[in-house]
Amino acid sequence: MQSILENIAKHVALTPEEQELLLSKTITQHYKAKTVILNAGEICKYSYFVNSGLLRSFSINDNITEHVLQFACEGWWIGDMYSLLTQKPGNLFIEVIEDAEVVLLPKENQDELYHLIPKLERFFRILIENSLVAHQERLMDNLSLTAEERFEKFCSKYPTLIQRVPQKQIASYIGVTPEFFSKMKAKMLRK
Amino acid sequence: MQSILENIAKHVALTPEEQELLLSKTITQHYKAKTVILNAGEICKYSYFVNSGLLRSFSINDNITEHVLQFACEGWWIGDMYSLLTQKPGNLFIEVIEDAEVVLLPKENQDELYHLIPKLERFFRILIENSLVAHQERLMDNLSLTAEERFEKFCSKYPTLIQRVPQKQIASYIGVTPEFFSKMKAKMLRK
DNA sequence: CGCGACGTTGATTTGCCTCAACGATTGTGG
DNA sequence: CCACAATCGTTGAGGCAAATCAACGTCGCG
Repeated sequence: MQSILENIAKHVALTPEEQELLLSKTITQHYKAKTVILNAGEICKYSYFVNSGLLRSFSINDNITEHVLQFACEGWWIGDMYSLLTQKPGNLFIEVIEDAEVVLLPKENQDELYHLIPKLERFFRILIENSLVAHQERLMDNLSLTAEERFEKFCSKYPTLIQRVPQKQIASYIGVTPEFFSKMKAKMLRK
Repeated sequence: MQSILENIAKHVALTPEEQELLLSKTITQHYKAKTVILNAGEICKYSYFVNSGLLRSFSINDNITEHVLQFACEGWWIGDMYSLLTQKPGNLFIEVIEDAEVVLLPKENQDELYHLIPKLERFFRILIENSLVAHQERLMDNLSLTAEERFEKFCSKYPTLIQRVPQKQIASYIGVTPEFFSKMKAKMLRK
């Protein structure tokens, strides 16, 4: 398990006192699989860091179709960025896929920490920069690659997730229907 | 025209000395339309702020198909985030659509300024946060909306761009071929 | 003027979706 | 501990949105 302190240490070096301070501003929670920890229409009050387990964020269209924005397993951050920033109701759900231990960093504490420990402002800047690059790449992939190619890329990028995530959610992340994904997979295996 | 200082003032307050310092770290350039200021395969050395005119970033697939990632007119930032961060060759082109005045902020100066003026770290964090939210929304739109809906959203979001950008580039941003875009537009006008 | 990029339109194809039916697995209450 | 429902993945038939290919008119520009 990768702790939040180890995660932060990848980009900035905190003193023991700063580490203490940071942890004192967080809340550690345990959630069972299938728990929905954020609903669309609600205001996102926390940044979530995953200690263990697996979560996902997604939206729902026409009350039917889900679209997965992100998976987050150990060592990843997740949240509804839009709602977190604006403190307005978002349209993302966040759901637990596997029983999880999650560190919650309340937004007001995060803002406060930016002042108390400027290095954390750097840390989150870098975190978000990387996230932006990843989203830009995924956007371009959706415009230029076929479903098969996107799936192959997903496999090489997140090999561990393939066994852990229901197939229909991978299909949703890739951007195809579960039915088409099933056929596509069968076709790819035949080669 | 919105200056870089006005743009920054939207989120953080710089002293006159800090403003002076910042400007001393930038280079102002004038480019003619059709100039390619960054090629795929090159390392992106600057963040670009657009004083006037219009630019775009895009990639090319199979030596043929262009995909527009971003348009940037007065008051917008543009660059190849991936290449800028990693200082490795990127796969984005940046091209001038309309004659432009552009402020170049070299990467090493930007990193230096983060230390000299921590408020700038906050500014760029906020800038990138907003960019991330926009990219997440566009990604989800591409997964859930039809081409018509994406075009309507583009129109309401960037009304001024519609007259300024060649139609085939809007098609590319939306994620359809120029031919299909033309037919779709005609069909929408008929209503 | 003549070339090259752009936008339009039509005919055809295709990647992916929709709907529907069916086994396998899971889990839940009696 | 079983029965039943619910969810999941699979497969097939048919349909549609968008791509491809090709031809043509227009405009800006050297």
